[in-house]
Amino acid sequence: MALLSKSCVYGIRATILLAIKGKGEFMPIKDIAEQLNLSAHFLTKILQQLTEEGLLLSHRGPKGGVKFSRPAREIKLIEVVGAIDGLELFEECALGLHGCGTATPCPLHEKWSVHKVALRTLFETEDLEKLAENVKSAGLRLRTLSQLDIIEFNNNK
Amino acid sequence: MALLSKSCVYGIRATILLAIKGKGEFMPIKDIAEQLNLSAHFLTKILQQLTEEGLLLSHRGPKGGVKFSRPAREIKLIEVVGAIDGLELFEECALGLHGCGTATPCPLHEKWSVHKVALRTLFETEDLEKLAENVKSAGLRLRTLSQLDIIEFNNNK
DNA sequence: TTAATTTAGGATAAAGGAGTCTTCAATACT
DNA sequence: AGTATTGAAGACTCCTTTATCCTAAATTAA
Repeated sequence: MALLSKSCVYGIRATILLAIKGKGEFMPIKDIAEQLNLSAHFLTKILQQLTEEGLLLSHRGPKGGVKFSRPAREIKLIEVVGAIDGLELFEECALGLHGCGTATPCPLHEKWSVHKVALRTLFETEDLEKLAENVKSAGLRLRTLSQLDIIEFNNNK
Repeated sequence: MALLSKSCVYGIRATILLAIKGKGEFMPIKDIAEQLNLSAHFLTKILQQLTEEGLLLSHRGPKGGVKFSRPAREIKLIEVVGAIDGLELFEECALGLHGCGTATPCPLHEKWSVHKVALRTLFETEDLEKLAENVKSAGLRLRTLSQLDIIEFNNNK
């Protein structure tokens, strides 16, 4: 099991790229998909969820695409995750026991709660602008590809 | 997304129950399944994985069932998770980027690494005997059911 | 107005997760 | 020997995830 679904990590990668390259303009999903080496059709469906949640604005036709509805600085990672995967990860019992809590805890409740809060805080603290700056300043990665490809990507970012 | 698959949480609940009630004897999977309100067939498949991994011993026929191959104290939660879900959760990049690491990190690498290690340590530290003791001493839950059902379960544990 | 561009939305399909059911093999007990 | 019990193993179903592809609708620009 992964922490996040594929759709979710695609959504995160796409929004970070948008924060890096968007510059307030609508950016075509096809361009985002190409730069991240993802299926444009699939990414379109994922970003539609972010549009429906109000994180993105979309515009059809030439000069169309998607852009943030608010400054990237104000969009926290947890909003992207919540729109795609939901908040179950940050809210539910590790043993999947409905109703687990301080009143009727599962045997892992106390320990897992601590990590759950810490994890939630991480996702509530990181925003898309900050992550974009990380990528820009340190040349960090957004793609799974060969080393050469990473270099090429960093050069024309 | 949940932290662990359903199979995995069923496996964890079952092994904790086994640690509570097993007493060194083979315990029929059907009994475990009934007490946890799970499908016996499905639980059989899950526990087979633990048998294949060497965590459990199984025995067919009357007086058969499953029991631990080692003292429950020595079986860490991460072994159960590893046998069912694999260790991806404790090893992989949060953004699903293959090869993410200190050399070629993703924008979340530094932060997620810390949590990943902490989470791994939790699962490496908790053992089945300890979790069983938690349940026994504090009357904690292993089932998702009505309040009445919880009481009934605790009374004849 | 026409053509090109771009998101929206639906149909379809492959793969895996979750769960059920049936049969087979091993074992204990009479 | 025969029977009941129990895990092992496979077939099968249902649902969700992860896609792919096609068409429709909106929009821009010539």
